[in-house]
Amino acid sequence: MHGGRVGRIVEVEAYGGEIDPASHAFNGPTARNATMFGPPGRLYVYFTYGMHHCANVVCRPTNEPGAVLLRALEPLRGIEEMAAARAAARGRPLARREADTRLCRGPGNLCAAFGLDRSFDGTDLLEIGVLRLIDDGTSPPEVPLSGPRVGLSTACGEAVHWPWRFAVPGSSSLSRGFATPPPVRTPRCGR
DNA sequence: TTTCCGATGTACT
DNA sequence: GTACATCGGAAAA
Repeated sequence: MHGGRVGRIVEVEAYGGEIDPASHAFNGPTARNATMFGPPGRLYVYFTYGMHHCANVVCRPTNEPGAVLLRALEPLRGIEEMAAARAAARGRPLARREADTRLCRGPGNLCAAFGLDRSFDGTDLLEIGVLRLIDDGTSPPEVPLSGPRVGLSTACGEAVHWPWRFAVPGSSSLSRGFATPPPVRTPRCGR
């Protein structure tokens, strides 16, 4: 929870440590990825492509790097704030259809909607603060959508194919590839 | 509709 | 210098 903004996690990707060539932790600790080597329950935020932030939840014990990239949230509360933050990050208004379910679709958009940047790196998500991760009792899907992770370079070798991307089937807020296309408008003549 | 490509800062070779 | 856990507008079809 942050600034009145609330969203349900509906899509993630898993990143490991020494065993995962796609992980920032693969080559050992640096100033940038230090949070990944710390205790679990903290937020690892990094900056990429010169303009986007991505947020992860560290989920392995100290010195055993492993994190889950937050790829999409279903907005629940604070929609207006999310839209305003997205627009501010971009420097101009959002397109109308970007509002609502697409506000937190994709890791970069998710961070923009919540105003997450490097200053949030290391935030303890289990303590009461401006940003929290809570279990509201919603059951995870029995069989999640899964597939290869997005945007990895071929230099990652076989890891490119590992199905470490997971999502809630049918959610209207999923990102590229998993996104449910808008309802088909079937023109019916007559009737 | 799908594909392509530019923007842009930081980490790393 | 090059690559990058991305995004969205423009071009192509």
